[in-house]
Amino acid sequence: MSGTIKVLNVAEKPSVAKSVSGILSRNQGLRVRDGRSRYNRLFEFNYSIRGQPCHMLFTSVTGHLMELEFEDRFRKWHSCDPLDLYHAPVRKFVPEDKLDIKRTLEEEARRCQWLVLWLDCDREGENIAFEVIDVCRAVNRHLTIRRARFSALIDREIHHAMQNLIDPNPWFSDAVDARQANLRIGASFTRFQTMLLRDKFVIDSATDDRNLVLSYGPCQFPTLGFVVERYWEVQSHEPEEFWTINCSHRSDEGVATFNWMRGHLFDYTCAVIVYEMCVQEPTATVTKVQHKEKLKYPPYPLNTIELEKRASRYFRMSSEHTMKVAEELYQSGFISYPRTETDCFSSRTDLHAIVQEQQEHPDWGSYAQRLLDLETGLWRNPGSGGHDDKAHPPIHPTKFSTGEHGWSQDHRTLYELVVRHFLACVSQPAVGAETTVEIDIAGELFSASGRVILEAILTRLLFYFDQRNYLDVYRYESWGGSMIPTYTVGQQFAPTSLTLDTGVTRPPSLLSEADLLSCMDKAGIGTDATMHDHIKKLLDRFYATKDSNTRFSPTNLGEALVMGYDDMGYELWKPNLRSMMEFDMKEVSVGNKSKDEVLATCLQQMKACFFDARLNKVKLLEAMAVFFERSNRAVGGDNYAAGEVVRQCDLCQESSMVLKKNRDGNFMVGCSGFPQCRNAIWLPGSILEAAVTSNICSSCNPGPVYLIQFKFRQIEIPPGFNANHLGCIGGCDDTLRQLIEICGTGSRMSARGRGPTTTSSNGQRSSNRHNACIHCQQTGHSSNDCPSQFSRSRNSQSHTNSQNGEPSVSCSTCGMPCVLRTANTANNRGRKFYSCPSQECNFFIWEDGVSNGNGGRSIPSTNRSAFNSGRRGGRGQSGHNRSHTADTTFVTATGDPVSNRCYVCGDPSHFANVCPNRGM
DNA sequence: GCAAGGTC
Repeated sequence: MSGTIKVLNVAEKPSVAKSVSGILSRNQGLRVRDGRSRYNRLFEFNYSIRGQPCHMLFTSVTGHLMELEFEDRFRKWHSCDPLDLYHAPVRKFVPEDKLDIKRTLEEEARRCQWLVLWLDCDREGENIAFEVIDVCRAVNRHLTIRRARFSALIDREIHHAMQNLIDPNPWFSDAVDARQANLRIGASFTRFQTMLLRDKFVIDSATDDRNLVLSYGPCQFPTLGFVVERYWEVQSHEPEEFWTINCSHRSDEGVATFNWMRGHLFDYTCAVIVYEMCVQEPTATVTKVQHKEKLKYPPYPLNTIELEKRASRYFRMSSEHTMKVAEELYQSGFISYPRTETDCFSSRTDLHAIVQEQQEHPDWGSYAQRLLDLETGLWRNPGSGGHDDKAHPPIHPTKFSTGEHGWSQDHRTLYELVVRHFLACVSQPAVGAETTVEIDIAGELFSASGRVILEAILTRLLFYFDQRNYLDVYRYESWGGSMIPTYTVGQQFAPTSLTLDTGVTRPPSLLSEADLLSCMDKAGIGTDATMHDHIKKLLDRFYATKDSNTRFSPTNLGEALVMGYDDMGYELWKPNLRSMMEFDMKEVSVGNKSKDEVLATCLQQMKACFFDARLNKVKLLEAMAVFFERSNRAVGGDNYAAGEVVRQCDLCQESSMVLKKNRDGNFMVGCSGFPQCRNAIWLPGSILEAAVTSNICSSCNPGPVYLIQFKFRQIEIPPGFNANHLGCIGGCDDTLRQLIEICGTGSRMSARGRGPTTTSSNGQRSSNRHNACIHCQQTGHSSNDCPSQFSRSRNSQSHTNSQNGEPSVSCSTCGMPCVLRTANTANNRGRKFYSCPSQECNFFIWEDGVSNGNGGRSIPSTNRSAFNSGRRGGRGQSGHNRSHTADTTFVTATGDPVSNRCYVCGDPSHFANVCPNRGM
């Protein structure tokens, strides 16, 4: 065909490709063939765009064509520090199950001159459009690329869109790309909290704790937050007793219950006084009778959230199940597209035709007929809920059915809801007459409301009042209220009962599924298509449970996580983060901000937040400890999770240098890129505690280099050094350098649990790991090096300072002042001793031993690591075994790389910090 | 093994 151009058209889903092809071709000469993907068929027809003859190929994708993932090096949980995920490279790729669609697009794009994008006209649709563009342009660089803008699948709109093609909008697409922050935030927090907590506690859940994933996400966590917050409100509610006066009156016409217009009083004495007044003068006088018309309006047209809420409320169906059933009804053509925000019908929708289809139904057919009969006056154009996603109409029936073979009860129930809801929408509101009666008893006012049977009103106003209208078809709702007898102003009667009743204030209810959906909708958490997924995720992750009444409670796990972050002072479990992101995405979509700018700001903030949360991880641990027993499972490989970033690695320039504590309690700062990068700084073995702070060193470059708060074992550092030290590993810190030189470092050998290895100057190693010390019975050091002896010989003065004649004794392990206690054992009853108040240290020393100058010692303990691990690397005993460090690049405390030999004496068997020749 | 968002 000369002069004919080939146009490839792509829709977001197969149904749209089919509809648009049908409309454009007017079903003339429409040919259908299969593509490589079984769901996405191809339609072919001829069409003319502004006089240009075109051969049209129409196919579809199924939502997003591409997914986002980290590059290989960052995908494994232990491959990097989670903090690295804030800047780790990510890639977009077409997953396995979408490759068939991609191949079809490539094949067809090669043969075409034009590409016309018919994706949904929202931000996601625009983003998918650019995914399609990427795939097609890669195989055909000369494609002319255009966008069709349409908001409904009706002839006029579709032809108009085809004749008025526009350019794709990169801002819309960019706004969606900015969402990659979710992956980074989600993955970093998920890895962090999973690796931090999973193995440390016995988390009682239906799954094996070892496989548990404690996920975090900007949507799922605030959803959990709503559940926990309400639960806390319920928990913290303190019932308060109140008193109220109730009055009832029975007549021939029935019973009226009058409520005290004061409501209730919390003061019993006051209530009794008022009640006594009423009882003493109990005649009731009617002071006011008011008849009012009351309208009850039908609901707005149905969108996804309303469908989910109503199915939950009326049938206790979960939102996730509702969407599954709705999807099936949609797939088989009985209802319209179920994922829509729209709750108003377009003026172009033929509402009558939809009603007509339902006329034959045995249950609601007669109502449909009444609606179409203009004389009944039942018809009313539907109201608007004010939402329009410009892509889909409200959910409505698209095909008549009295129930199909293969439908479950839930299919019937949901189809019925969609039909009845639609019929209700196009109906008049229910109209009723409500009467309010007020009475006076001894000066106190009471009132009753309800509908009255009043001859005169019935005769005069029957035409207007008490018409059920839409309630006749919408059987899920009713009028409520009761009938009350007729009263006239001035009438007097004696109450049938007049009682002083007590009650207590009640807490709010736990959130129902409908409540939860409302909270999410209001806060902008998730979309109509994903909200049910976030709710389901809470259940799948064992963060929350749902009772038979569809009420949600947090599990211990869910509550502990929220509590942990709450204790940190972060609102990570509140919807603010998501709202901020949504705001920024809007800014990108209108061109006020660039994607890169928004991403950079968001990630910078969240990275700082993550960094801070990790510094405060103890809050999470404490919160977990409230609910769960500590686990004795070996904690393996979570050092990265618990590790804290000190600076960027200056060796590989890619990963972070992280403060780590090995199983023996020794600290080091190592590259998170290990084993690819082996940059490491070994810290003094005398460190009891170390934590990275948010303070940044003002002199070390390249920055930032975060300062570390060290706490040394006083006993293991020379006099004149402070046990508490805010240090820098960037090279500026002389104190730290001196301590490393004097005390040595935590050895790698001991980190592997082999016990300390000493390296002599001639390079021969000797191990003392099997020999128990004669002083303290501990292994890990020789008797000559026993810290208890060390303590006595060197620190007796500084640790037993006399104050006011009373000796003060410090713990040899942690340095804290000891408490004087009295022994009560058979051998030593009445004998005084000092012991460390910390339960971590088992240090004790007899009082008479102090005055004798005898050093303290720790009580031998098999499960306490403070003693064993604390000593192993201490005081320059340990060295580095060459055979294990040949592939390791060491750096000194200054951060400078060290060659694999001692720079003092040149001996390759040890490093300068343990050099026996130092100072010679 | 991590998110949220499309859709089948």
